[in-house]
Amino acid sequence: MINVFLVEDHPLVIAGMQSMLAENEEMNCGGTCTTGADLMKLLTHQQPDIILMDINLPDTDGISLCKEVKEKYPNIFIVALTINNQPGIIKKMMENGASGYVLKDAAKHEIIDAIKTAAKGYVFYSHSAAFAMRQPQNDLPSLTRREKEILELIGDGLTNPEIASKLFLDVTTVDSHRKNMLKKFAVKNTAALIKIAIMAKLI
Amino acid sequence: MINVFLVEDHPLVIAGMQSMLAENEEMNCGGTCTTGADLMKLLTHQQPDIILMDINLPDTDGISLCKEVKEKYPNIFIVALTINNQPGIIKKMMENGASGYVLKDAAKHEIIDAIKTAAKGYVFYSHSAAFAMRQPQNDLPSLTRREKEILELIGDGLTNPEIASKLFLDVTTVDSHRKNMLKKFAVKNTAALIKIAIMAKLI
DNA sequence: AATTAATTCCCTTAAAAAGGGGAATTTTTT
DNA sequence: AAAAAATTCCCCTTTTTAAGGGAATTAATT
Repeated sequence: MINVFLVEDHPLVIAGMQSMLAENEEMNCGGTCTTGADLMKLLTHQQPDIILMDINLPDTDGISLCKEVKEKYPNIFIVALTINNQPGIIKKMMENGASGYVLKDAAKHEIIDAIKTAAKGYVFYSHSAAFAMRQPQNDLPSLTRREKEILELIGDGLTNPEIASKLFLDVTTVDSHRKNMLKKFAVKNTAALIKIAIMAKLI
Repeated sequence: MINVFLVEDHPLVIAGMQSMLAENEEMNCGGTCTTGADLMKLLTHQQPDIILMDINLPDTDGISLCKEVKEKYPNIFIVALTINNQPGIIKKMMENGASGYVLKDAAKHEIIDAIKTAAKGYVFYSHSAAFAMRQPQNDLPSLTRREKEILELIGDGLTNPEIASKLFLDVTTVDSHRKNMLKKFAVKNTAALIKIAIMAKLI
């Protein structure tokens, strides 16, 4: 019998998980909590085999919680359950000791499989998580301080001349930075640049 | 007995909803489907009292699905269930005939209350939805179908001539749409337009 | 101390966008 | 059926970007 703890703040998802676990005779839900702090308290009293953990929690993020749990209880296996399918986040969870990554759009059997696999000490990725990881992770170039400053002003709708006068720079300087960013991100105009930067939360 | 249909593509949320409904003697789940097309097909055979509908569906969006259902089956009450807490979306759902709006982080009883209230013909907002609605909503202009199409291509880095040839339009037409959007959103260039559109999740 | 990265400024030319109009046709809504 | 909205195309001019170079001066890192 695999003992599973849930860490999840959405009642609906909790209900879903509990009903999934209840259907399965090989596992049971030994505890549920909605915050990282609650989990750490619960763990002082008893330790499950598996923790099914949402990455977006009210008081902390899955990455640091995962790290904390694994440091104190290395024998507990952690399966991340989340809507977040960014390769970067998945990678970080695994680097911090998670044994599995399942997106919330996964099928029932995938979640069950993840728990079973992780309980044996293996690492499990759901189809969609594996797919997200396979995507070429355009390790996006980072922006320098000046570039970020200028890109933010570009996003605010300022033109090169306006930015130049605002930052007490020559127009050609601003233009240089702009063109440099276009090259860095391999895009051909500002619109695409802004989109990428916002998507990647660079600005 | 309130008969409820579910339209939801996440198995986990389906399981959660079903277990919630099963716990309650006053309601039962008469059907579950994962796409808008499936729902419309199902409705030709039987009509529930309530449809609990996710807004993010694989084949359509909740707003148009809601509209379509209410046009054909005005007696069915629709409750939107979603992680999306943008006032604009909530408003649009209600304008298209929804009777309730519940965020997925809502408590169990809120979801039950929403169904009961909607079944009586009243309108129900979950706490978090009501809170989202209270926030000052900078009523952003909405994009037309064509505008959205063009703005997406702009965001992908295409120029007016490129967009024109892709959509078999004249360059001046694309330019008209672009300038129209600049006017609508009161911005002076494409960079600012893209930023606003992405922030408002219009593209 | 030496190398790399960042920041700054400069040149030219072509392409694209912005700003200012207007107008006809189709769709959709009332 | 009428009004409103969306889509389409056209004119013009000016400003801004993009694309191709190059180069000097400051930080920052090794």
